[in-house]
Amino acid sequence: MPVRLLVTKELSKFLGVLSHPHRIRIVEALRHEERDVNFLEKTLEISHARVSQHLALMRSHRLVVERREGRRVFYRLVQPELATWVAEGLTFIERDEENIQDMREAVQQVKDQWQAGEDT
Amino acid sequence: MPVRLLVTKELSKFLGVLSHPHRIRIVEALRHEERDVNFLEKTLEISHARVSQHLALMRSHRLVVERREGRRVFYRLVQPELATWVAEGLTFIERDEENIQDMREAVQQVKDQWQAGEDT
DNA sequence: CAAGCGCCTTAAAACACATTAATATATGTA
DNA sequence: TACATATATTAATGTGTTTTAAGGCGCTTG
Repeated sequence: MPVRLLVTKELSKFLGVLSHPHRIRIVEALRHEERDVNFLEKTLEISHARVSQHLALMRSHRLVVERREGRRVFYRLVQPELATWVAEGLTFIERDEENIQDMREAVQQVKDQWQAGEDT
Repeated sequence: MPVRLLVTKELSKFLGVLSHPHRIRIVEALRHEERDVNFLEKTLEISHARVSQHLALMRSHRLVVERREGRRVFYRLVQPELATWVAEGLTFIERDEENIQDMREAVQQVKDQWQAGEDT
């Protein structure tokens, strides 16, 4: 049955799009409202070329859509539930026996922040 | 706050581990029961060397744990809910306006299979 | 100790990343 | 209109990482 292979492959590409710190932070930044490239550039502290490249990738996989307004371009999540799903993924990270406790606390903290309404 | 950056980075690595068709299929294969390397080799139709390499990566990120039994090594998911979470991720794949309908059906089909009890 | 099973190392190919520069698009102004 | 500026995208390039395939190693059991 090639269907499941096809779907599995798509899924792996989708996960690949999310497997980058900047792109995760973009999902985070867009979880409640649309943002323009400039905002993301300042939030992530990276060049707008890089922001734009990340967004292009996310756009090509239909994670985000754009809306032009004058000279600015705003982006939003196609499916805002994506942010929730990603936050739930934090459940599964647990590494380095050493600082596992710190990590666990940090994860919980970030998870709470994501799911609460605050923007940082 | 470096905590969120740290967590974001960990999360991106975790997603990176999952962003490979074979590794997704390993998660799928282990979603209900433990399996040995030989089983996975036959299911995925790849060399056991590669299965082993994938498992090593997944092991190092604590997605799976091993259990030796004689000359065989069985693997299982550390957190079986991982499989459910991954299956939920299928919600977000939707590409290529062209065959979007086919894809949607295929996704639904695979999603149902994953969440039902059957093994294929 | 021989066979089966899984792991590890190595090297080449493929891919992703970051940087810089070039191009496009919209706005403001002389 | 022409020119300059602000914003964003795309292209080009060099670098680093991941994936893959191949071969050998080591443990376990019969």
